[in-house]
Amino acid sequence: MGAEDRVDDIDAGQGALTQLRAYLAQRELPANSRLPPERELCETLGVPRGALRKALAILEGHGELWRHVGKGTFTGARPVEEPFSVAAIAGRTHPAEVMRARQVVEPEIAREAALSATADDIAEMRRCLAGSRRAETWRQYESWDNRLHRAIAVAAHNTVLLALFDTLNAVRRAVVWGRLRQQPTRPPADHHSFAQHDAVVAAIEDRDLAEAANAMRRHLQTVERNLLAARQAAE
Amino acid sequence: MGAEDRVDDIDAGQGALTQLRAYLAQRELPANSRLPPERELCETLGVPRGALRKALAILEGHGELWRHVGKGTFTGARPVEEPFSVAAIAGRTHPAEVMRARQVVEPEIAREAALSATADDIAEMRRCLAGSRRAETWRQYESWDNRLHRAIAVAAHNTVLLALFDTLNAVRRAVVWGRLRQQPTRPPADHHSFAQHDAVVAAIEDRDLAEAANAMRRHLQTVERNLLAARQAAE
DNA sequence: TGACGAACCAATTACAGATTGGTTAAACCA
DNA sequence: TGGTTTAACCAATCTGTAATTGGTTCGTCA
Repeated sequence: MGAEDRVDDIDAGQGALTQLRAYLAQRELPANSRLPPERELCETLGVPRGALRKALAILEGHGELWRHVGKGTFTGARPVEEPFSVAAIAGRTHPAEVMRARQVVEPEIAREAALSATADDIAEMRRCLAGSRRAETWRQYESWDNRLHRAIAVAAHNTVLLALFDTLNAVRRAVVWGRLRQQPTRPPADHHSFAQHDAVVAAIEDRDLAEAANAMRRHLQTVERNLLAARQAAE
Repeated sequence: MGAEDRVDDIDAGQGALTQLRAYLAQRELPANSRLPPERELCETLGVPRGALRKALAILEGHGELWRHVGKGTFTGARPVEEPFSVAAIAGRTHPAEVMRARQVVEPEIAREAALSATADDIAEMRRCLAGSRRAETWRQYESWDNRLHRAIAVAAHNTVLLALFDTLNAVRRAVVWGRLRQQPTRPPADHHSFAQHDAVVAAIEDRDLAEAANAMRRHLQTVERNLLAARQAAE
């Protein structure tokens, strides 16, 4: 009996690897499926744990599976890690960078919206334009402003772009958090954004891709200028 | 004694709100601090829970505090929610959308890189170009390709843009996961991407903003075409 | 010396119980 | 009758304990 246990002594070094390969080949496991814990598997294969671990390490180095303490061993490639928490981004940036990122991304989203917007999308934009003009406080105005910019991102009809926009927006809100307008005054009737918003929506409705992007770019440049002016005025 | 409990009967409607306001004003709580659970607080203030809830709802509507089941009631504005997990995005999209999003975002990032790249940034890009030409497998080639595109995003010198790029990249990898090239063949010497990558980096080095964006756009259009062709060939 | 086995470590999961905001319905009072 | 209060219940969340799991160390033995 004791001799039987040792019958595959000769391939103790590489034997575990071939046994493991055979085990995996036989099961034909789909990607990302979990295989038994080391202690169980080494008993199933009849190999010592150390040898099994070496074999697993080889397959892991080869990218055929991945392991994690407390989780287990899984087939396929290691899943993507996510260091993209909004708070983490917000902690490493500053308002000027966020503003610049908006100027890079949002005009192109507006261009895409001009290509893909439906009548419903444009109706929502018009609702936001009207709402922002009716706003009686800056807080209400900013709410409508946010809703308009997001409506444009929605109109691009691209899940990924919308997710990127939402991320950017969340970062923006986290970064400029403390700087919320406190004045109870309402936006003046000739507030610069009204006409600029109108121009963006009109270009989208006209399917004028270049003008949609340019109008959005002009708008965001004005917003940036006003932001800097407000900061200087506060000092 | 019974009469004492009812001494503030007269303002039962708005009384809870004023009592709550007084409670908050007295404590002078810092932002984002948790206040006692409803059941405890209503006993402290001597008001019924329903009235306290109305008062809390008013303050919540006013943006002075926020609540969540199982968590509690907190002062300040509600923290940003994060529905931006890469897996969640990947689950709601498809390769065509991801490719489109790349065409919208990456050319503008290249434009920004042309404006902000340092000599070190460009040296890294050249390393990637050389590496991709040396690649002996498609896996190695794609690794260099990824590194080049990320080097361009880094060269934009904008934390937020880089985070957006990384997010987009993670989504891309999650979406096209199964479609990894299996051929052990190496990329041909006249692979279309070599010249196109060269053009992008050259434009960045020349500080030619428009050409950097255009070259990147042409490159991604070719990538998309090849992706579709590969798919048709596989059918 | 080198492999084996056991014990131990730290990260993670699983699960039960308590907590908490939200809801509903019956009891109660005016 | 109409509104308020109370109690019970619901679902989401937190907390803390026990079990699981990959990784490590150390003594044993051939």
